[in-house]
Amino acid sequence: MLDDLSNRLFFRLYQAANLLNKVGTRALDSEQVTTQQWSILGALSREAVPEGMTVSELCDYLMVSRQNMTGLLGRLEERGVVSRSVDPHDNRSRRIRITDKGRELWNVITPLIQGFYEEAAKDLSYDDRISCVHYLNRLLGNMKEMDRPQTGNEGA
Amino acid sequence: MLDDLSNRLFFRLYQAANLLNKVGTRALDSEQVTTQQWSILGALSREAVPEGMTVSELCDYLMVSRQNMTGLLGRLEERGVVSRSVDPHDNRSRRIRITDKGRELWNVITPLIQGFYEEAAKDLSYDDRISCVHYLNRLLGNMKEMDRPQTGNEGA
DNA sequence: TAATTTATGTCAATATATTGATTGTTTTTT
DNA sequence: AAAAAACAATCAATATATTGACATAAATTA
Repeated sequence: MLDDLSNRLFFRLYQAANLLNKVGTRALDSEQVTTQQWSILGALSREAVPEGMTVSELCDYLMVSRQNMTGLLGRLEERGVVSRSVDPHDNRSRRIRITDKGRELWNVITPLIQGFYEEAAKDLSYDDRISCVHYLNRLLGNMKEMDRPQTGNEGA
Repeated sequence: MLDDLSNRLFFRLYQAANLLNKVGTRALDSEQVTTQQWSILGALSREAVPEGMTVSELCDYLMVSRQNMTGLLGRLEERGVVSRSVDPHDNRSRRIRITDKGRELWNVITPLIQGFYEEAAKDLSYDDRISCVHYLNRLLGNMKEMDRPQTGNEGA
């Protein structure tokens, strides 16, 4: 028998995830940008990374697989909003940067994203949001531990 | 400029969603069942629906599109764990039921799911879980409203 | 230095998820 | 009853996401 409360918790998380992608992507429909693409542009447009990021760094940051990132970056590069170049310090790595065109796009979608945030979290106070982030962090931390066997890192 | 707290909130939700699918599916790797498939089996195995559910009912319940559900059900039917039959009251509808084989599978994966729940939410108290569900419900409700234009239901 | 291991990224195959278009079936309108 | 509208499910095309297999480059070991 399944614990009802836990089941509801993860079921809600599952549903919220589905809706976030659906409604979020629709909010940026006019610019043909998905939530995944916006998360990448957001990561690359940060002042903390003026030299861009490697594929691996992006994967760690956004918690998606390298293989998935390859495809996402391919579509974004084809569109001309990010660029790939070999890292001068490590020929294995590729430095991913946001282009001028990408920065223009980011400036266009930022207010749309902000509007989505405000509507989707409209009845959550500042403290509510803090609490919610806190709970998600705990779930996230636990699942991250489960992602790799914590006894050593070379796996079974 | 994006509101930092809101951005973190939805970013965490986005990451938690990614990890839920990844780690959850891995927890049921031995039975080759994904989180999506387990959500369908869970819905169909409830005592509240002894006659199964229609595709549309499943979509409303799990908040995914009909087109997606068609594919999911196709794979589950091929595997023999659910059955499709024409609804006697409405020839347009299909009644989806869990089969005996599906129920066996459900009994096998239930403890695995329970184990996943316990580990992923291990440091959340009963009250924590209640609060977390509450916040997710609010976000979910808002996004559901955004999903369809709330001024009437025939859309633009 | 040479061989092994590790790290980085990509390609291929499969499952999930969306929107748009299509086929039947039922309901509503006339 | 006939025509029009709405509804249920599926098919096709595309984006996302995973694991597994692979090629190349760097770091480690011998």
